Amino acid sequence: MKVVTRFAPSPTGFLHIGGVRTALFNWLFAQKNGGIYKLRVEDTDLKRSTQESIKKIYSGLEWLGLKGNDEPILQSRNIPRHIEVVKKLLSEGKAYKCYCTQEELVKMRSSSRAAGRTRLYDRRWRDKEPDTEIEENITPSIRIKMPIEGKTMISDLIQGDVTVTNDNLDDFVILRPDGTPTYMLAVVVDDHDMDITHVIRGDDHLNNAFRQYHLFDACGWDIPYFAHMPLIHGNDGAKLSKRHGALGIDFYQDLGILPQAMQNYLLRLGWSHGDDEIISMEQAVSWFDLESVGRAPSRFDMEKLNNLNAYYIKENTDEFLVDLIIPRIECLLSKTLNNCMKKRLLLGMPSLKQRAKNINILAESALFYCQELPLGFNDKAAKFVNKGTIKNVKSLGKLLKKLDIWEVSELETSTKEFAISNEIKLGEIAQPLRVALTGSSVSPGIFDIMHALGRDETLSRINDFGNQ
RNA sequence: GUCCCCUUCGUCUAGUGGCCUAGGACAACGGCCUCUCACGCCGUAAACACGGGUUCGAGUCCCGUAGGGGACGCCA
Repeated sequence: MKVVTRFAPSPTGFLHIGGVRTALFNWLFAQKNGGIYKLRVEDTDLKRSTQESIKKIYSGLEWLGLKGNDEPILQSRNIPRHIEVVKKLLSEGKAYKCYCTQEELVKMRSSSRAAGRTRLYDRRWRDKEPDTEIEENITPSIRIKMPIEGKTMISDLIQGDVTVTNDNLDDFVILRPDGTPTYMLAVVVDDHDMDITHVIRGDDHLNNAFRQYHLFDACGWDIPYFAHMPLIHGNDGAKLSKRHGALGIDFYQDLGILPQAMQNYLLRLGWSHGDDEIISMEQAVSWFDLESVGRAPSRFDMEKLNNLNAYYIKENTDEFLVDLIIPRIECLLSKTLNNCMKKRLLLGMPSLKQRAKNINILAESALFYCQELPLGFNDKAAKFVNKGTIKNVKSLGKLLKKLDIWEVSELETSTKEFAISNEIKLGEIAQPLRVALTGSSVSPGIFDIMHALGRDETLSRINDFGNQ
């Protein structure tokens, strides 16, 4: 059997973390089994689906390499086919017309609920034809006949065997009075037509699986394997909502989270391979399995994502990171960077990247390499500016000016010798120098900075120290 | 309310009846390193929801209770 999985988001909002993880697991499962992963946009809710949403889904998935190889399928294109299936079901007596009004349904639901039933529709039109003129003038919806007796069991690949008594299953609507198919019908038809073998999705769909099971059956089609993965919750344990973390995936992209970090984080959220934490996509493909997906919901933890991101920042090449921060710096400084500045960034990157947990912070911490004199400084830095420190920094400058070789070790040796001969601690010259060089009291090591900045710029900055 | 699912450190998790005086990771705390901040390294604290069984033996199996989540649309 050729494995075929799919990710089927609805374009009615943003693509959030939970959706991305579902996509990731589908992709991984397909890769692992030498199968195919498909993307289907469920845009049948014409009122709520937006073009912008579709675009965001595409760009978010693309960012993480989860867009799939085939052209995405738009569910709305298949509506004629959905209707055809409904007609067939109707002609075979497996579905029927329901002439209920909205008011009737509302009443029915509240009374059923009051009576403590899960099934809310009373099947009143299951074996009935309209017999009054008023009823005949109502355009009916089409409902599917669910079995009345017995039980249904689904052998879910994550949840295990789950059984429900059929009396709890509603005869749900498959075609609206306006002739549009409902989600429940469209999913089943499309999953069949797309040859989907494994339906991997959030467990908010677990209940739907029973309904879909019988719809597949009524159509005479094979039932795919189901795998329902637990949902991701917010930091407070409640459902992921806009209030806490259910932001669009583009938010994390803008923040400067690396795709590798996001993939690794999401992979480990709900899935594990022993004690392994750092897992490349390549390894994930060979290790991934549905058996190791946990059954309990998990909470989204920004701290852990940050930690992973910091790790992958350190892993990436300096060139790659410089390319990422250039546009951000240009935006912050409202100017175009020249080659000299870009060169400083590249030289400074090894020490810069040890300190950043996301690309935005990395860009901010690199700002001083691209600023021109005079450098302003903040309150904390200002504490290191006084007559004594200015004098010290300037005399160090004179000493450094004589250096033939402008390398980290030479700079360090000279500076340390300067401290010794002036009978001060290294820190007493290092901090003021840092301020002179960066305008800040916090930065990478000063020798790395002087090296990256280059002789001329270093000496200019020292020379300018105290002139502000 | 009804149906379904879940329950190991604060968080993500390892654990498939004896290897568990419960392991790892993030976060927290302490230390080392040190020119600041980080990184790195070392260490500390921190959990089997509760109650019954089954068994020579239970985090692991069964039942119940409590708590949490999801679903109950002519939304997807």
